[in-house]
Amino acid sequence: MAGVRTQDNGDGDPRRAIELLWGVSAPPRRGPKPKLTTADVVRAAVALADADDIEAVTMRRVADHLGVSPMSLYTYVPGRAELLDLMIDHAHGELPAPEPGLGWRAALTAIAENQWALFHRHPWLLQVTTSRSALGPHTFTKYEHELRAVEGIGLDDVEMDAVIALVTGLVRTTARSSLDNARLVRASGMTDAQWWERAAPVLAGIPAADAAHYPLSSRVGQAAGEAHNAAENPGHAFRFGLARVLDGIEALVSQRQQ
Amino acid sequence: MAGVRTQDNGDGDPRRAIELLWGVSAPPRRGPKPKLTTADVVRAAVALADADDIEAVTMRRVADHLGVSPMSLYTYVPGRAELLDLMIDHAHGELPAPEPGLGWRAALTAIAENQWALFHRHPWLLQVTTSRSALGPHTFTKYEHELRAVEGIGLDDVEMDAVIALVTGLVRTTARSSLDNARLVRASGMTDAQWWERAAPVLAGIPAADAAHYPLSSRVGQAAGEAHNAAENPGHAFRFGLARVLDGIEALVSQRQQ
DNA sequence: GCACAACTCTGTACGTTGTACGAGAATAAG
DNA sequence: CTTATTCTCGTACAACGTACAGAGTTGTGC
Repeated sequence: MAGVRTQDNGDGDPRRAIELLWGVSAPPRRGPKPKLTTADVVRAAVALADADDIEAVTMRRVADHLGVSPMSLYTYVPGRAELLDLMIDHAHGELPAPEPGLGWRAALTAIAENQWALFHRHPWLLQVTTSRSALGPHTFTKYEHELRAVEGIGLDDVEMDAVIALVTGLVRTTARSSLDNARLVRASGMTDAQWWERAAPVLAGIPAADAAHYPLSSRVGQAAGEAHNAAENPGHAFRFGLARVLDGIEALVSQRQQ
Repeated sequence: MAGVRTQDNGDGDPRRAIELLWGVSAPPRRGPKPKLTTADVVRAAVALADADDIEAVTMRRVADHLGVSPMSLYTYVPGRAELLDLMIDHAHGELPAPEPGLGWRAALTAIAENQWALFHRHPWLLQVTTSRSALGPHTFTKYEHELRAVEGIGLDDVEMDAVIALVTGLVRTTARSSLDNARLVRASGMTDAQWWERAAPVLAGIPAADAAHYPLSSRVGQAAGEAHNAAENPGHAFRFGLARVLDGIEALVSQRQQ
C-alpha cells in the first residue's frame, strides 16, 4: 500500500527564490546578527531527508535540528517549497564535471552512472518533482554538462534536449523503482519475500487471480522478481535500459551523420 | 517552485486490501444496509482527482461528495493509502485489450499510446507511486497484456520484463513532464512564458547566471522550450523517446534472433 | 548620545490533514 | 426478545505549513 501526493504552491514571485538559489541576496545592513545562514538550513534539511524521507523534512524538525524556533526558518527561506528547491540544487552540486575527450556514448554513460549514484545517495530526490523555479546554478551546470556530451554529433537542438531527457528520465525511473522498493521494505518492515509470503495465500484463495488467468505474468513476474532481488545486480533494469536507449540513439546519430 | 512528498504507510496486513482489490469480500450478514459500496467511494475519489489533483482526494472531501460523514468511509476502505491503490487499479481497468496479430513493435507502440492517453485522462496517476499492494486485477491484466506484446520474439523472461519497464517508464516520465508543466501553469496562474518574463530580469542581474557561462543551455534550452510549448506537438518528447527506445529494442531482438 | 529604521527571533494561533475511539442505531440470527 | 454484528457519526488528537504581532538587537543619520 502506498500513497504519494504532489503539491505545488503557485507562490507567485520567483525573485526571492532565484536570489537564494544563486546566492546573491545582499547581506543585511542592520539588525541582529543572524544565527544561521540559508546554507545551514539547506544542509540540515538534506541531512534529515538523507537519514529518512522527504517526509522528515518538516519546518519544525529542521528548526529543532538547528536549535531554533520553527518560525525563524522563514528568515532564511520563503517556505517549505523553496527549501526543497534549494535542496535539489544543492544535491546537483555533487555531480562531478564530465571528463573531457569522451565520445558521446561514454559521456552519456558516465552522466547516467553519476546520476544513478546521486539518487542512491539522496533517494529523496526521487520524491520531489523539479519545476521551473528550481533552476539554480548547479542544476544549470548539470544541464550544460549533459548537453556537452551530445554536442556536435549531428543532432539539432531539439533532438539534443530530447536525447538528454530520455537518458536522465531512464535513470530516474529505474532508480525510483529500485529505491521505492527499498524504502517500502524499510517502512513496512517486510521484505518483498515476506510480503509475498503473506499475500500469496490470500491471492490463492481468489479464483480470478489464478495463475491460469495470467500465464505470462506469473511466469515472467517470478523470474523478474528473482532477478530484481538478486544481490549481485541491483541495477539490472538500469543497465539494460541504458544499453537499449544508447543503441536507439546510436541509430539516430549514424543516420544523421551519413 | 514545487514540492512533492511521498508517503507510505507500512500498514502490515495486506489481506483486506487485496480482498477489496479483487472484490471478494463476503457481503455482510447482519447490521444495517450499507449506504454505499467500495466502488462508490473509489469512483468519487477518482472524480475528485480527475477534476483537480490527487491533493483533492481527502477523506473529508470524498465523504462530502457522497453525502456521508468522513468516518463512515472507513467502513468501505481501510484508509487513504488503500483508497489510492483502488483508484490506480480502477484506472488501469480503462486500458483497452491489445489488438491481436500485431508485431511487437506495433504492439508496444499501441501500449505506449494507450498509457499516454490514460495519463492524460487521469493525470493524478503520475502523482502516485504504485507499490506492491496495488496489484489488483486490472493491474495484473495490464502487465499480462504488456508481456503478450513481447512474447515469443526471442527474449528471455527477465529481458521481457525489462523491455516493458523501459517502455512504460518512458511513457511515465514524458507524460509527467508534460502534465507537471500543465498543472503548474494551472496552479500558479502563469504560463511558462509569463514566468520567464518575470524571472528573466532577475536572472539577468546575476553575473554568474550569464549566458556566457551556459552557452549550450541558453541556446538549446530556448529551442527546446519553444518546441515544447508549440501547440502542434504536445507529445514530442514522448514520440521521440519511443522511437529511440524501440530502435534500441530492435537491435537486441535482431541480435537474439539471428 | 539619541531616535528611528531595519532586521532577527519567537509564541501563539488558525485551518487542514488522517484517523483512533466510542456511542448510537439498525439489522439478522438464535 | 436477546444478542451479535455491522454501519454511521461526533468528537478528539497529533502533526503540518505558516500568518501575525510583538520583543529584542543592531546600524545609520542627526
